Amino acid sequence: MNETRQFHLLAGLASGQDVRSDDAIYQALWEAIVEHRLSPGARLPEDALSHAFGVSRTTIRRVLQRLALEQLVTLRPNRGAQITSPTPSEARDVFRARRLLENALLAEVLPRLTPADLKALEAIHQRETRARREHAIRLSAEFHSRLMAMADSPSLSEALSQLISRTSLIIAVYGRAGAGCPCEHIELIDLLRAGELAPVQRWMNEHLTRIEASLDFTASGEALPDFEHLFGHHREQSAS
Amino acid sequence: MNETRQFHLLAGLASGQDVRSDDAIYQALWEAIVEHRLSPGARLPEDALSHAFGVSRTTIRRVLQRLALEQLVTLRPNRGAQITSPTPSEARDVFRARRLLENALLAEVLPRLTPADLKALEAIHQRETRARREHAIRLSAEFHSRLMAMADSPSLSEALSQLISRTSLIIAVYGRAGAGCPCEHIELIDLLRAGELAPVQRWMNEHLTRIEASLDFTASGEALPDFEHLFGHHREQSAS
DNA sequence: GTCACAATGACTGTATACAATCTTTGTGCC
DNA sequence: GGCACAAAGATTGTATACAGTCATTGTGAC
Repeated sequence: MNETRQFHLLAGLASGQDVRSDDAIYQALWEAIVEHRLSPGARLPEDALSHAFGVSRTTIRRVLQRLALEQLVTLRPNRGAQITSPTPSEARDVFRARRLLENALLAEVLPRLTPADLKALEAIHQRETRARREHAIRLSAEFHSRLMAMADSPSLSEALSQLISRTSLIIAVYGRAGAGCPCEHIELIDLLRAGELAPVQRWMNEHLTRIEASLDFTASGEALPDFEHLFGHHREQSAS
Repeated sequence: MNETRQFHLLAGLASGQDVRSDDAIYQALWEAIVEHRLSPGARLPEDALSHAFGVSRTTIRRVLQRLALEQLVTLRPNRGAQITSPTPSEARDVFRARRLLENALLAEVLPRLTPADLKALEAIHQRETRARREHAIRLSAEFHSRLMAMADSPSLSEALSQLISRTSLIIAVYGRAGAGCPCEHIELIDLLRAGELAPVQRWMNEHLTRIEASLDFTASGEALPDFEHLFGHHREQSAS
């Protein structure tokens, strides 16, 4: 537990580089990002964070670097950190990578799946359906992570967990309102129980493709709000 | 080029979190690790490194954290950094993950492969056969990375590059002298040129399995040199 | 009114100082 | 001689200071 290789939070067995307060801060930021309480493009000034968490900039900096390595945060020299705003091509890459990885992992998961595993997935699904929107997003991520962790391959679980977190960012930027359907996962649980690989893989492919298809890449990922569009009518009022 | 998401060195397109001196230091350490000039278990005191590179501990610390996130370095609280010494189960995990990932990626690589790509692979192979042992190790890593980068999936290339670097650590700990056979890759190039997926995948599976099979996990990965065994005879001499 | 340019302020980049912790070495007792 | 305990040294953990850079705002000329 106090061992010290770095693991991703979703990958379970979490243990940051130290057991110090880094992890708490990392987790707080991670959840805020994944639950869309911090939107892509949002700036993360070190001073503000260090004050908020009651630690020095040194510690904040370390956490930000970790988030940057996981592509959740973007660091630009002399311009600080902000929540990553994935480009359309990055978004497509993440979905393609997920389809590849999750399909490959399902073949490993299925033979290892125990009744207890299925129970755990059902429990997450239960919470998922009950939770409010923000938490549902995080729980959906947790569902996929836990499922794939059952392949018992820490290194691939870690890689996939990062892709799953990034998916949350992608949805924050390009997702449309009526997109998320948290109730879908129950179908997968039934297919897993049946134990046939091909249908499970087909379902997963379609599941991910469906989410990707629901995205709207025409939205320009502007950093600044479009004041011209928001307050343009004030000009008319003043002019008249 | 001055954009700022974090990428792994092998994954190409390298651009550290900044374009500052971090990258040079990171690369120097990375190469020293992959080329076995720094052995697993070797300690990496911040003071010594900061002096060697002519920067402050702050910078060294950042680089070490990055290496730790990639599992090349292990950080233990209050006990500093050392080159990661993979456990046997971690080693097996890395090989399993590589088989899975590389097989999945080959299916993406093959249809995209251009004559120029094949030329690039041949060039690496040429250097591989000519190079001395240390460089051959790095070039072998580069060969796999470059090949898999042709799948045109940055996120998966990144994940795989980390697995490939870790493989180098595993070989450093558990590899036996007459194991590496750098000339094998030419076979793969021929198969790639033929363009049939199944034989390529079978070859890759066997290639990785062969390397894994050549490892000797009975060796105890001791941190300290075994002085008892090295200098035990001195005791006898003194006693007599 | 628009543009170019300068000044201001906010923030990051790096180094350094001090406190905390661990490892090693040294001492005394059994 | 072996063990427990204490002191010294070395190394890391954290905070802070100062310099450097960028973004913004303000001023003036055209």
